[in-house]
Amino acid sequence: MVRKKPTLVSLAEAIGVSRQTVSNVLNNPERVKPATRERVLRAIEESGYRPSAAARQLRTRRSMDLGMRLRSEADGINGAVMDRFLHALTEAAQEAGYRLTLYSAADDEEELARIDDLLHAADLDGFVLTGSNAADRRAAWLQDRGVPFACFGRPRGAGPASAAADYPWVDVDGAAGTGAATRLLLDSGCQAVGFLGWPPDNGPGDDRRSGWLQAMAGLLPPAKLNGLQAAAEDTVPAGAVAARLLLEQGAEGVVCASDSLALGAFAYLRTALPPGRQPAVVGFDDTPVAAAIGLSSVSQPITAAARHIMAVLAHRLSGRPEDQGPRPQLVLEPALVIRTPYNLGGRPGKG
Amino acid sequence: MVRKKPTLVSLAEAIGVSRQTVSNVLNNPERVKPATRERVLRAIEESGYRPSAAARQLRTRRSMDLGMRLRSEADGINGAVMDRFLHALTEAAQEAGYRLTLYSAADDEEELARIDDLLHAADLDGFVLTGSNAADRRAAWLQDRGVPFACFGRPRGAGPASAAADYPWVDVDGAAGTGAATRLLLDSGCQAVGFLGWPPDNGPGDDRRSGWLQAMAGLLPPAKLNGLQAAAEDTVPAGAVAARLLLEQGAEGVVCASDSLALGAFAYLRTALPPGRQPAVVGFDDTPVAAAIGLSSVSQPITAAARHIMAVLAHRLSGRPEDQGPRPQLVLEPALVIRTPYNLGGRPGKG
DNA sequence: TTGTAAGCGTTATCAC
DNA sequence: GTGATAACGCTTACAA
Repeated sequence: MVRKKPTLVSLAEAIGVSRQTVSNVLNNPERVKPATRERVLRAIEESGYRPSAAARQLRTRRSMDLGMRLRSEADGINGAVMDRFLHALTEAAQEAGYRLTLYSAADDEEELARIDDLLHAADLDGFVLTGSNAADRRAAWLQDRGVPFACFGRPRGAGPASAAADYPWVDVDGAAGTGAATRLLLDSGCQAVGFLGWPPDNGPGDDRRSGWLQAMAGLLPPAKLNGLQAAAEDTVPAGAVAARLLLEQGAEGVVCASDSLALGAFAYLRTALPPGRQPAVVGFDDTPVAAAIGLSSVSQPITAAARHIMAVLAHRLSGRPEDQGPRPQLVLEPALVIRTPYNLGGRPGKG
Repeated sequence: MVRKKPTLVSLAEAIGVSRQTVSNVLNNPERVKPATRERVLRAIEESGYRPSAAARQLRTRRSMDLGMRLRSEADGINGAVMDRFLHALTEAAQEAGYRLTLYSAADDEEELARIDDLLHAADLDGFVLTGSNAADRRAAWLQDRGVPFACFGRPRGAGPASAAADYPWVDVDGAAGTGAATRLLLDSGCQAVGFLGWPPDNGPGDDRRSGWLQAMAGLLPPAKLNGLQAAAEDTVPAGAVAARLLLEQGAEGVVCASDSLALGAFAYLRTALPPGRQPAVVGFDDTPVAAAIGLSSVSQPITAAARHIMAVLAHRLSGRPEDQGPRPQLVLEPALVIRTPYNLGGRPGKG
């Protein structure tokens, strides 16, 4: 036998207080006498009363609902990163008492239209932006309208854009990751560590390359170093092709901008190197693939990033002074996950 | 200069009609004179008016919001499937005018608590369930309360459970997929095709195994067939180990229950087979990994599944008679994606 | 066909 | 500290 869904009123008259004594217990507990408060709380507990989000939203114009675009990254293999981010964000939002609404859009322009919709129709309280790029109109659009948001990924790009970019964002220090990866290979005996990255003018890609360059600076003559970097589109076969180039240039190890590239490089080197010599390859993003084949990889602190983004957003939404909350701009350090390649059976004739 | 957010009232008096003429235009267009309707629609367009979801929800007790749990499948490599499902569902929901809210839960029990919350507090209209298993309480719980929902995955398990399972679900015919995969290998010259699957009593796993068994039935003596099946936990190394077993039993090709297993089998066979002979392995789920290494794989029609689930749910929510809508229970056929393994550089000494 | 009135459940403002 | 009154923006009878 299920009782009818209780409301503030029905609950109030059931225990003989007025409606906003109950409301106060929920929203301004200190205004209500402890004894009464206790009684009300017990009644709430027993009745299973839940405040109506709709009514609350109508009154307060806040929905306790956050929005995020689900991008259809065709890449897939690296999509795992956004997948983990979404997970972490869902949990963080839930813990903070917010709901998370998903939307999709073909491009940034369409995303703005969707945001506009959600803002006006559903009173979303804020948004999480991902994958911001140089020519990103979204941040400016949201700032103009005073819509709370936070970005996963620091603002990139040249010129005045970065000056205006004083909005909240969290990013991962890709350079530190590739730097550590490079040192790992150097320490393990490689002299010439190459870098296998993406074509230039890609924010995160350039960032990752720079970490390698910095770690190698001074160890090899610039001319040599130059030959040790290759760029390829983010696929496994392209990674294999580029790895061949690097090998020809004398690379003894390869730091990669992604696990896709690393998988290609790894597979190529495995067959190209003399039997018994394991390829020295490090990937980026620590995707399941890397774990699957036992590939060392730079692991982004995705969960921490999501939590921080949520914290920043929640603080903003709370209306408390900006300078008292969590740092609105934060660069997190990645971790290097070191693995030994699985021996998936060994080569024939090698025991 | 941004005008203040228009409401039904402000809009109505701006064009000199009553509030619910406007309301009628939106909800019962046929009740309003074409000329007036036109005028109202234009005003809506110009003012950028959007009905308030909160007010509407408060009045109608419908939120136009659907819920789905984001599972934290630790597997990762196969998580890509749910990722694609979520994408497709987000888009389908959006097209149908619904929003999609995400939640997370540690287990089914906690999920029910979350659903209860969302139901009472936020008036969610329906839910999409995934990964239903034999001892699934969730469907019964929702049915008891008359909450609309649809399941991705058919009800499994023995006994009366299946009899009561007359709720909407969509599933993919895994057996058809492995059957096709088996025939692919048979056609390509293999005589003894083995199956590398998961431990028994796993719904989808058993389904996939049965497809292979059916395709092989009669081609080999039962005793021999029995040796050609192996079970392993869903990881790459476990797949490699099991593949070795199958090879020893004389398997010339391997159909796998997942791409993780297939990747392991592929990697093992690649080194174990004589140079020049490509491993005959087929995976399942057509994940990015399979595409990455050029592995044939069974592709589930995820997008179609999501669309159908959305259609079923939308129909239910529309209140139209059950028997006029899309089929509430549907098994979709997977497709076999045939690939040739990339030659990632060839073996040394082989040109 | 259009307008009038009531109410959905909550919070804010103000008296008591 | 507590209780009445008035919105918030919309839909749905019902009356004109």
